[in-house]
Amino acid sequence: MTDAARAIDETAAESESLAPAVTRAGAILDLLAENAGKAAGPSELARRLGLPKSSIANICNALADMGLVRRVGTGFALGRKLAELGGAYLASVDLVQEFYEAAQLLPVGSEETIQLAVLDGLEMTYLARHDGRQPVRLTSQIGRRLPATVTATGKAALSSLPDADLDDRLAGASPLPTLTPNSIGTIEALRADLVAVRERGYSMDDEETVEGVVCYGVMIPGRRPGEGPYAASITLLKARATEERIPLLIDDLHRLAEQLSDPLRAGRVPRHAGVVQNP
Amino acid sequence: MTDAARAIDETAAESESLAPAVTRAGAILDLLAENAGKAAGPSELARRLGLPKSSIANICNALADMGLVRRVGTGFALGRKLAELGGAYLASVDLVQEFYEAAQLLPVGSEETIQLAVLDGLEMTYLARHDGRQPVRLTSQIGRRLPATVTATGKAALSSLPDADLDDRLAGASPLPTLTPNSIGTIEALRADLVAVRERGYSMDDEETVEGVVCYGVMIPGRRPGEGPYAASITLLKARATEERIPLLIDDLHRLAEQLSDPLRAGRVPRHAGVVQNP
DNA sequence: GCCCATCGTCCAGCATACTGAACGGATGGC
DNA sequence: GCCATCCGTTCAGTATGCTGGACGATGGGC
Repeated sequence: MTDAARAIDETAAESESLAPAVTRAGAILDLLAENAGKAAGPSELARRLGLPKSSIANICNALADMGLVRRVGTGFALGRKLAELGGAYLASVDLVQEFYEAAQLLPVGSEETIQLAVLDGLEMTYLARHDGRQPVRLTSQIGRRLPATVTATGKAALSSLPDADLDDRLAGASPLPTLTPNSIGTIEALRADLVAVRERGYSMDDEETVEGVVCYGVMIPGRRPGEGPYAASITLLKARATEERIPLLIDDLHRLAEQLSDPLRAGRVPRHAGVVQNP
Repeated sequence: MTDAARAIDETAAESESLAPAVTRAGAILDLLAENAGKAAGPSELARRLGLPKSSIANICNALADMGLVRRVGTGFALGRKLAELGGAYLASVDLVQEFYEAAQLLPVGSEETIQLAVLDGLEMTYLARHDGRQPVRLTSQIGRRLPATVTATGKAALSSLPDADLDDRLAGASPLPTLTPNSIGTIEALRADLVAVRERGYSMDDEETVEGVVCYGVMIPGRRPGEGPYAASITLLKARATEERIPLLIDDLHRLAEQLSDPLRAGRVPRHAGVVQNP
């Protein structure tokens, strides 16, 4: 999204907000997060958000007093308290805690990189990551967002949506964002792939996110109404994705999904291979 | 801190803020983070913060529109975007990235739980964690804060402060918070321990944070002026802390500190044991 | 089953947070 | 070395966001 488009969006959102200063503070944090690492001064923020310079300065000072942003030189960057709040959020999501425990117990998958993400619009937000013994440092950091249409987690989550919901999300989304030459770029191709995901019982990302890396994903239903579907994935270098290993990893993913869907029952009566995703 | 005391603090802070809505929004997020997992309605938040109910509702709605809080039932809880922003903050701290790379290369320590934290007042905020193969799930989650006076990271960081700075932080801090019967509880005992840390070159937490768990810590200097001192620690069950193993872990900690203090030089000319912390 | 307490939401008036312009300082180009 | 430019900060006036009270809905307690 361009800065101009964002400015319009923010203005529109602000006109409806009953606490504009808070909405603006959020826009500032978003902007700082995009250019993370680089500090931005009040003038630059004001220009890019299309807001008065003084107001930005006042809000930034308030944010700095609370530690949500930190002063670096004369500008502002994201602050330490965001790590605290982000950690508190992740700790409040039961799925995240259970994911960490369940992932390291998987017989085969625990050696690989396993991730948990949640669908939000047409993007996946990554909430947790189990690091296997394989050094795949290419994986997403926690909190990062990636297009749902090119990731294994995203396609697993999208495949579980009712048709009407999927149509709403895809409306006006063309062309789809692509990260590699293999990325699915059209809605038609995506729909065909989602059908395959439902039949197969798991999703695939064959070098659609990063070249040389493949992922397999399964859907995990949300536990509260309104909670978007979650998904878990296993990431590995394509060279390691042998025909012997893949079925074992898929089995582990299904086991993980079952445990996270209903931890009590799955914990007492563990099942094994052949579990289907949508009975 | 009691709710009443917090309310007074917030009021005082707010009286000086030029963007009170933002300061209040931060107070709301803090409160939700303390009772993470539990949703709170506008009335409860208003009561505990000593602020008008309507204002709280307006701010919460603005926060919810941005995803910083989520509506659960009719109340509010921490939102998904906090994970996004927290991850972006952590990604912007170079030390965090280098810590992950350096920790997994330590010859002995990489098998244990290693953590990176930063001093903030008299508390340590945990920024990164390397999970070894030992299942010590007792360790702090990222973003969590613990008293500096009872943790290995905290005592390592405090030991590096100039006397005047330390005095300022300790002013009015008595009695010190304690987590176990072993926790240091008095400022005198703390000062004595910090002297020992400086002589030894590393800090110890012998069941002061969690019973049955010991930690060793070293200080890592900040890179920018005003950045509080950082510290790294190795955590392990007391049963594993044998007299043979401890020196190896201390060596690894010193190596880690050296690499993170000056990554370029340390990377080219790696040294080994016997490195002192404050040359 | 009734009632009361408590909740979340809505609305109009007032105090106040936001705005726009002016100021002093720092920076880079000529 | 000078000037022009941009920055961050300050300040007073005014539009506007905040407040307190009232409303309807909800859910325990007796």
